[in-house]
Amino acid sequence: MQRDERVTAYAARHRLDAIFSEAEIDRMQLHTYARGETVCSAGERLDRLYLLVRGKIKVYTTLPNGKSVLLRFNEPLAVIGDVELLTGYPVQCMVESVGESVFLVVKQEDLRETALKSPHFLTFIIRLLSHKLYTASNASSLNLLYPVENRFASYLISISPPETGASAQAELKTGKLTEVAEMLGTSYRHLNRVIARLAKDGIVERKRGAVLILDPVRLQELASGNLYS
Amino acid sequence: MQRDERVTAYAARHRLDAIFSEAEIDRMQLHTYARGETVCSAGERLDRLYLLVRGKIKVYTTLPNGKSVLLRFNEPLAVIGDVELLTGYPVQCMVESVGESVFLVVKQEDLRETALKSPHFLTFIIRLLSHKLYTASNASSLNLLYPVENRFASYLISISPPETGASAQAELKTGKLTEVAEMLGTSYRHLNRVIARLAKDGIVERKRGAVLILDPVRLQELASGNLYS
DNA sequence: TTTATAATGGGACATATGTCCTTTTCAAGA
DNA sequence: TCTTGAAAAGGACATATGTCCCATTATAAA
Repeated sequence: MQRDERVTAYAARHRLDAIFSEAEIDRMQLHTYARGETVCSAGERLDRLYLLVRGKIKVYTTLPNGKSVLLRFNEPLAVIGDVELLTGYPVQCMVESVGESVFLVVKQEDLRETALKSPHFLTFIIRLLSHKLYTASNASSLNLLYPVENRFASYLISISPPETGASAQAELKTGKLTEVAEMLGTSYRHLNRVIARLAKDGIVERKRGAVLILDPVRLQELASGNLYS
Repeated sequence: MQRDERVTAYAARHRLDAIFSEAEIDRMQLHTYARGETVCSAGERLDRLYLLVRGKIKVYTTLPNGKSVLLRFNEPLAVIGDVELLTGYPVQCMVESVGESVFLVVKQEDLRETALKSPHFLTFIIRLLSHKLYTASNASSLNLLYPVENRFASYLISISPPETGASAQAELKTGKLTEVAEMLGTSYRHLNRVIARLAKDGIVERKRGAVLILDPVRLQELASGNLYS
C-alpha cells in the first residue's frame, strides 16, 4: 500500500503521532490539490479535518457586498476545519491551494471518540488557533497601515515558490489580477497603477498576463518583513 | 464573605460551573477596573486567566512604528489570557476597560492540574478563540473596505453605554480623540474632518472635548451593523 | 487574413486620507 | 480683566485610491 506509506511519512515528518492515535493516523487519507484549486468554500459543511502537510494555501473571505479579502497564507503544519469541528459552524472562509499542496484528511467521526477528548489534541488545536488569530490580527494591522504597494509586495513574495535557485521569477497569471486586487482590498485599476510603478522602477516586469519578479531584494524591502505569513 | 458571594453569583450567571471545578471557582478573585483603566499590556507576562463577567473591554495592538490599531471589543463572557496560558507567549495586545468592568481572575497554577487536562475547559477555550478569530477577521475586512466615517460610527456605538433609556448620548472625551484616531488607523486631522461632517448632518454634536450622539438611528445606519463586536 | 468580441491596460477626474501649519479656543495665572 | 501657552479645530495641499470610460491588444470566428 503505497498510500499508507506516504501518510506514514507525512505523519512522521510532522510528528502527528504525538497528537493523534495510531488508529486515527491509519484512517487518514491523502488529498492533493493543484495550483489554484479550491479546498473549501464559505458556507459549506465540513465533515473532515484537513491537515496541510505540504505546499501553501491562501485563505480569504467574501463579504456581503461580494468583495473578498485576503486573510492569510498558511504553510504546514496548518489545519483546516478545526473551528468547524469544534463549534459546528459552517465554513467561514475560502481556502485555495497556492501551488500544489497535500493534505492528510480525517473524518470528524473518526476523531469524536478519542481526539476530541484528548487534552493533547485540544491543546494542539488551541496552538493553531492562537497562531491563526495572531496572523489575522497582524494582517489587519498591515492592511490598515500600509498602502497597496507594500501589501502587493508581500503578496507577491507569499505566492512565490520558495527561492527556486537564484532569481526566483514568480509568475502571476493576469487572468487573476482582478482577483488579486480584490484580495488586497483594492480595485483592479489601482493595482494596475501600482504594478506599473513597480515595473518602471525595475522591480517587476509585466509580461502579457503575468508579472515577473526582477528584483526580489527590493521587493522584499517593500514588503518590509510584513508578510501575510 | 461578601466577595465570595459575588464570585458565586457571577459564576452562576455565566454557568462557569460547567467549565471549572468548584475548587477552581472558589479560588477565583474579583477584580474591578474603572473606565479607561488598563487590564493588561503587550509584552507583559500573564500568570492569570481573566474572565470578563461584566462591562466591556477594548482590545488593540501597538505596532513597531508606534501606531496602534483597534482589534475588537469584547463583552461577557470573554476571556483574557487564554492564548498566553496555553502557549506561554507573552501578551500580544493591550486590553482596556471601556466602562466599569468586572473580571473573575484565577491563577494559572490553579488550573494546571485540572482545567488544562479537562476537555470541557479546553473546548470552552477553543470556542472563545474561534470567536475571537472570527471577529478579528471581520474587523480586518471592515477596516479594509469601509471608510473612516463608517468605522467611527461603529466605534461610537461600541463604546456607548447599552441603550441608556431613550436617546443614549454617548460622550467621548476629546482628550482621547487623538487616541481614537489611532485606534481606527487614521489621523487626528482626518477623524476631525469626519466628525465635522457628521456634526453638519446633525448626527452627532461636538461639544468642547466631547462628542454627543444626537441621532443614534442614522449612526447605526452608518455603522450598517458592521460593529466591532 | 479580416473582423468581431472580449480581455487588458490606461486616462481623467472624484473622493478619501495624510501632513504640515495656522488660527481659534480655553483655561490658568498675572 | 488681560496675558499667554497649550489644546483643539481647521485650511491648504499632496498622495492614495475609487470609478467611469476609452484605447489597445489578444483571441477566436468568419
